[in-house]
Amino acid sequence: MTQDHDIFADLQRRLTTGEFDYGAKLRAEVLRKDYGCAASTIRETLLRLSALGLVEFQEQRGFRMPDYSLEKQNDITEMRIMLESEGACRSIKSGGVDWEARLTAAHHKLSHIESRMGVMGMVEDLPKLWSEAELEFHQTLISASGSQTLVEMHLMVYNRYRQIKIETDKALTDLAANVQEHKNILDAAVSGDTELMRRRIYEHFERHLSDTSRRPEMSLVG
Amino acid sequence: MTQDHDIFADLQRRLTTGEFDYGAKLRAEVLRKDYGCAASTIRETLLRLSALGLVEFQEQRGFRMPDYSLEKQNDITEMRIMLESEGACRSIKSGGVDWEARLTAAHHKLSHIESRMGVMGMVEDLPKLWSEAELEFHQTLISASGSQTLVEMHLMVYNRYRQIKIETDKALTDLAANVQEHKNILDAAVSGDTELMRRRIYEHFERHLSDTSRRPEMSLVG
DNA sequence: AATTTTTGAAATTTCGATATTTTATAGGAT
DNA sequence: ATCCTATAAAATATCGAAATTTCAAAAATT
Repeated sequence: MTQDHDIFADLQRRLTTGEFDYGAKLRAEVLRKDYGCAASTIRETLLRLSALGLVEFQEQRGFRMPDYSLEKQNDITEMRIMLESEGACRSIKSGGVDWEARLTAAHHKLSHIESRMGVMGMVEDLPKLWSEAELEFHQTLISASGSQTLVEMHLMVYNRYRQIKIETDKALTDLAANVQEHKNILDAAVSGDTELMRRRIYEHFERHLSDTSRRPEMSLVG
Repeated sequence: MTQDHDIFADLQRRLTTGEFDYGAKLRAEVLRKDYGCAASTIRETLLRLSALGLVEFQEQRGFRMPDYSLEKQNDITEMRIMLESEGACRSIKSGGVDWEARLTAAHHKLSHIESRMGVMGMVEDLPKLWSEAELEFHQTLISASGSQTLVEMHLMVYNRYRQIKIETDKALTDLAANVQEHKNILDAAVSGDTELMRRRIYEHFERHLSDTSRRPEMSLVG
């Protein structure tokens, strides 16, 4: 495994767990000390992370952690609603039993971790496990959409969402609601009702939208 | 201006004008000779282009021009329809006269170039001018959507669309239809009718979808 | 004959140093 | 005092070479 691979993974984690302040400069010369490598190796990693939107790159003025704003949070949340609704509805239409089975499995894993979190809190490597399982659930949701591009765009938006919702995620508020919402989404998938699915996805994100934000009402795939 | 900046722009052009075969390997060591720079400078540029999806990067196995497939073309086209419809409808809702004016201006430029193309063919720097004007028109269309993320995603998809539709674009077939479609989109914008806008955008792309492809029917913003 | 292992060339990644550009500060002019 | 200019320090971009990994062809094994 390449050095860059590990650094990439670790920096991605740090960028989505609040280790850097919003807007903070990310200097290759500084970060290299954390990994014992050359500054140009870090530079390359940062360039790759900026492809995901986790790092902002500007010519001749280096790299930064993106800054936070409420508008941005709304924007990213709306985009997630749009992409996941679209992807989930397409999946319902063409996914079949295989997709339902995979989604059920992903939900089972996630659900198991979420209930342990309820009991034990954010101890050990639960945050990491939860993080992986939550991503997998949402990715599985749209995985039968038949659109590679949609899946890619979703991953980018998902990462940005994680990055901008760091604070709220750390607090364990809404855990119970969250668990129920994931269950509701799974149920909608099994029911095959696309309109229900859209509602359930909207409800999952609703509380992260401020009220100036628009609500997506209709579907793209009928 | 940095060296990388120019190389970036030039390689972007080459990647969207058919200079490389689909799936062709892009070797830094080879490309560096075209620009008289070090291989690592090219590497950096390719990394940045892969952020746009114009280059595929795989760890330890370098860079490639993406391959072509009909499914991919459909996928990318559908995604453009989705993002542009959504963006244009949001723009209608919150753009106002200012947006309409900017769109009219962008259309005027594009229209002027398109009619010159009809007369003179793809001579001089007409392809470059058309390319710029067409992008600007479509970007203006969604520019009042209020969503930075949507605009960014759209740019990525737009670039990929250009890359995968190289052949058809070179041929000047459908020029007349294209001109009319842009006009129709402008009219829909001015009319303020979001459903009309969706239809017009769909019609603009319809002929680039094979019939296995799904048609987006409903709107996300009411 | 088919499969696995070795091996060397080619390609990719990493490095540390140098060149260029930006940013901050101080000095000088209006 | 405000604005412009020069200069030094810091940060970024570029380089070419060295280290590592992949790829494919030849050799060895089953």
